[in-house]
Amino acid sequence: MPLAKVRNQYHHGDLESALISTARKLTKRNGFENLSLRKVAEDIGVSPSATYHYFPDRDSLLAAVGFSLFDELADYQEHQLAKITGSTAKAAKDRFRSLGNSYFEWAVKEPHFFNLMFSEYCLMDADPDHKREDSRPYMNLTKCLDELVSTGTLDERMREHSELLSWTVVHGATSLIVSGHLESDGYKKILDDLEYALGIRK
Amino acid sequence: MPLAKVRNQYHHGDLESALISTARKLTKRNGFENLSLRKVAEDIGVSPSATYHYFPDRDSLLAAVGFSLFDELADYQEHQLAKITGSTAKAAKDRFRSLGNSYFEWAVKEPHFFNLMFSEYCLMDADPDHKREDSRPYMNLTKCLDELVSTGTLDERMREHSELLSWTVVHGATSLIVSGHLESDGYKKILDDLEYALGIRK
DNA sequence: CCCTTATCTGAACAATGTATAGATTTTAGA
DNA sequence: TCTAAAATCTATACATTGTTCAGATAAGGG
Repeated sequence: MPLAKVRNQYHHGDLESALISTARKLTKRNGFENLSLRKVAEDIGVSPSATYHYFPDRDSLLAAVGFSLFDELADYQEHQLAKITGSTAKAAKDRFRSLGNSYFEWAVKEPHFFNLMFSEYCLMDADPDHKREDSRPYMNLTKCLDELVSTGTLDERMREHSELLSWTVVHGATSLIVSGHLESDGYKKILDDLEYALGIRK
Repeated sequence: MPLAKVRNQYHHGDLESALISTARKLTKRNGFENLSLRKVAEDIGVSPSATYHYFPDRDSLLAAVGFSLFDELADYQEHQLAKITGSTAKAAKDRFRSLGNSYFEWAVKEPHFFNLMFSEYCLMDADPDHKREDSRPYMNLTKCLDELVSTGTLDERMREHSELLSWTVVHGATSLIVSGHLESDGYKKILDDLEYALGIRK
């Protein structure tokens, strides 16, 4: 059984994944607003209309690319988190900070990806397979907050208030900075402010 | 002196403001991503190329529309704020809540406007005339926080942490809800969480 | 009244998403 | 293995878009 069929004169062999990976490449470079179906097809060496056998339109190709990016973000976050070991209060605090930082860093590194993920193309409720609470980035947050509580760093009564708050602060600040509506150097202070308000003292 | 010149066969009379208001109308209806220069011109009854005498391209027309919207948002906020009078602690608390609510309500009422305002077309730092700190919505926030402090509702030490925090929470939550990435009924809880974390008790 | 300047039109161009008909290859059944 | 059906891809076409540019039309100043 051939893992990847060879490119024939006529049949590509694995056009669907080629479409996604090429769309990913061009989105990374030029942003999803400027992604051209024809350029994707041309880059692969296939006619424009060939794409319509795998995606009904440009939007659903962008959706396929976008939804796959949540795992890339989570991978980056977990790679950063793994650098901090131990179950002390300090380790839990460091992980919380790392989580907020990695979200921001990844978005700054891949602004076009970040924009696509939170665009109209990647609506969670449109696809029941994707729910925010079940997404790995959000699960990383809840786990991190639980660790803060169990190490006595975060007040138990604050726990229920901290989840959506942290999520919206980190996402809101990141989003504003990536889009150019907030100075980039303000991010550290915002994380400081958040920890201060949550009662996580240094 | 004629306030508004009458439309001639050939010369429109006040094409620049007609362009802005028509672009505003179509953006409100279809979103800025779908704003067509040609449709704007057609709606006014002018040729497509006429627009290029007032705006070098589609982007700068969108920018003109977008920047004007910050005042509309502020107008709405201040209209809501004006309903709450007095300088008691309760009044200050109510105004803070009203400020967060009005931001959200306006965005939900005009999602396409909200998206345009925080798009790449309306970058504050691109135009030195527009700075976030000087924008009326942000000034409403700082004033409101100062009132909370002066009525003893917000701890003085928390004041410096509350500004960017409130801003990013309210904007982040609003942005996520408007774009469909967060359930709409989560907003009230987020404001509750914010007040709790800031130490503003009921 | 003429001539300069501002304003607008008409036609054109390249790029885009997408639909449809038909060509080519693969695959399954006899 | 042969053949018919299904899967896959191409060619062509169409409407729409932003934008450019040469030229037409009107307004205003001397």
